[in-house]
Amino acid sequence: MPNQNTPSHRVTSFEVAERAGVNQSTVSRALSGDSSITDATREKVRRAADELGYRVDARAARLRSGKTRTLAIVVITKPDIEATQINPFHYNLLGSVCAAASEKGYQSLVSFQSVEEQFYGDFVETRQADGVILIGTSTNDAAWAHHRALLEREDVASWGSPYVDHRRVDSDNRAGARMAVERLLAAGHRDLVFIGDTRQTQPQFRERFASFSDATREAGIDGGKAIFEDGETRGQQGRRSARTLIDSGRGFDGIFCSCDAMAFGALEVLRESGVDVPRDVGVIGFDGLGSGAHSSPPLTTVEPDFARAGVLLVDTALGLTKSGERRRAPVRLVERASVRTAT
Amino acid sequence: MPNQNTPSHRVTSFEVAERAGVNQSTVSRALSGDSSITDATREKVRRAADELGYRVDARAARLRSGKTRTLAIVVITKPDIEATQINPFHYNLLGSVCAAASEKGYQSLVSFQSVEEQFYGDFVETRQADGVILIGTSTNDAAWAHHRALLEREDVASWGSPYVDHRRVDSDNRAGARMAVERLLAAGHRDLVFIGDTRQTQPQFRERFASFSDATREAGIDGGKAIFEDGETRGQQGRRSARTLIDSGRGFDGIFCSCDAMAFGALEVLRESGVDVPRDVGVIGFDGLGSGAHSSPPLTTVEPDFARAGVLLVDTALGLTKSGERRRAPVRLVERASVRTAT
DNA sequence: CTGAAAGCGCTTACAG
DNA sequence: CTGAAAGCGCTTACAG
Repeated sequence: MPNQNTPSHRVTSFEVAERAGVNQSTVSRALSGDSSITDATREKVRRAADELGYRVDARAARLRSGKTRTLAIVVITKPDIEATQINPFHYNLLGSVCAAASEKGYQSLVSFQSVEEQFYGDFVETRQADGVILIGTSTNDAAWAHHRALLEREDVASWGSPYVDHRRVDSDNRAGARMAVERLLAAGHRDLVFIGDTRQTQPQFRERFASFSDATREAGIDGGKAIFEDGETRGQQGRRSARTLIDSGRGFDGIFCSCDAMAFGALEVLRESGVDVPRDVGVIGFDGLGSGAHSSPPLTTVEPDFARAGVLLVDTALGLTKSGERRRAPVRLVERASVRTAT
Repeated sequence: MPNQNTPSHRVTSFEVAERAGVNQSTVSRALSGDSSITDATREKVRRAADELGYRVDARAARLRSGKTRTLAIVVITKPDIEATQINPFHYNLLGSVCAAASEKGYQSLVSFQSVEEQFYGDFVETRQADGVILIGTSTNDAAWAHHRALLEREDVASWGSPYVDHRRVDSDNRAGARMAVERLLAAGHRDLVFIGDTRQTQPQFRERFASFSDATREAGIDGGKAIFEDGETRGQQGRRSARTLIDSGRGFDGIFCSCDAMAFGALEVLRESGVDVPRDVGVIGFDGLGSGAHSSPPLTTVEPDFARAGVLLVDTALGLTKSGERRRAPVRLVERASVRTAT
């Protein structure tokens, strides 16, 4: 049972050394697992440390060793929103990154950044981390602009960045869009529409649209232009886009949404307009949000392999990836109820 | 423009001192904002630092100053689940805690812990943090058991812990349950049922049930016993509980669910059983999950003030709360569509 | 296999 | 207002 000593006094390795009858450097070696230390000595040191309630001071150890064993994770959010309004996708990614970092023996220093005063990315320079990972909404231009220089660095990885292509990690957007189109075709749908934000700054959505266009063209179908109406939230964008689509008079029986959050909004408008999903129209989203299981109807979606995404992000920030390695998390189709059974 | 010098060389405060023509201690004071330094000196030092691309080494600064300015946040999850399966409530809380910590000038060291090998709470002992905050699922007994001793400490705060009452932060469960009952009554419902996990280890759900019972009794209604069936996930528990309720033959026209995740499951079963929500039965959840906006029907729920919850957790871990202060985040009713308009 | 010494890069009394 | 010195608590060559 650890003896806590005087609570106000921090016991150092010198005191452990004294009690164990060894040199302070031996304490350090014994406790850090140095293989040159004999079992007997290590045991003696361990006991002394336990009795004194000694723990290595991580700050001192890291200063001396020059390592941090920490990864900084920056989650970019929109200004003025509550934690409940953050797209669950970013939380899922955050969880996956923390898990992957932990798996590699790294700690995660997390910060949510939305406004100027919070923008901070100098974790490596100030020796707080060995690398930084940027994730979050691609709609906060100021935040990404602030971190733009960072994105070029070898010890930085990002997801959702509107810039840079070579160090950006992402879902396999092309494969995902193709899966969606194929699933819609299999259900007998032919008039397919893409709803999503393909503005210049959104590489991932542009990739999804490009692949959607390719896949429809190959099937002898005209997928047409992407439908998108701006709005405060992805949900509102989905609602407005679906409304525009309906009002346009353009015939459609299948929708591929660039992300689940927009799909939820679209689903609402479709229902309000008396369109039966999946009978009249099939809808497929992208992101694999867990809440899609409870939407009305439950949303069929393209889900990235989050665990793999976390590993890709961590490996990239740590410089562990082979050059030329593809930074795309594989995707799979999660079948729920927004597309009718294949005919 | 910062001159990066030789990339492999880390520039120290000594070099900045030399270039600025001052003592190294003056560099430290100037850069840390010490008020005794004149503006002219500070400016001179700043310029030299910028030119050399100098940044203070946080490890050294913290070691010397004895501070960490860091809070450790432990998120307890269930073993063997993906990041997408974690209850969004915990993510929302995590985001709120990080925001509150940042607001107070603290960094957040985050770890997700689900299995034995990951259990670690010695952040203060190893001088990695000034306090620790434990949140996450209350269903991982092994994790909470491991951290049990921690929970008694002054520098530790928790949410969702099955143990200890005095330092546990939580929603104002009693007020929330009362709001739910009153809303159900206002819609004209009289046969109210509580669905939720009231087993010994879940203080928050027991509080919600106790208050539900009080409020129904005061209204001259017999709220009866809590309905609960176990299951792998909250969603499955909600499904099974709703099924049991229906099969029991007990008449009901209003349901208060102990958490949104269970309410989603219940909603599904109700729909499958041809029960119309909100016409035949009103349903209210607890937690304020954002995805409730897309459920079928959208879920009326009791939402805690997340921002306040984050502040309470941080203040508690930092010892900033006045003794005797109530650690309950205020709640409000988010009106959606699972309860009909008040009559 | 272990000891003695140096030093990581800062902050902070202590002087003046 | 600034300088000179000490020292936070470790890790790691360098010896033997």
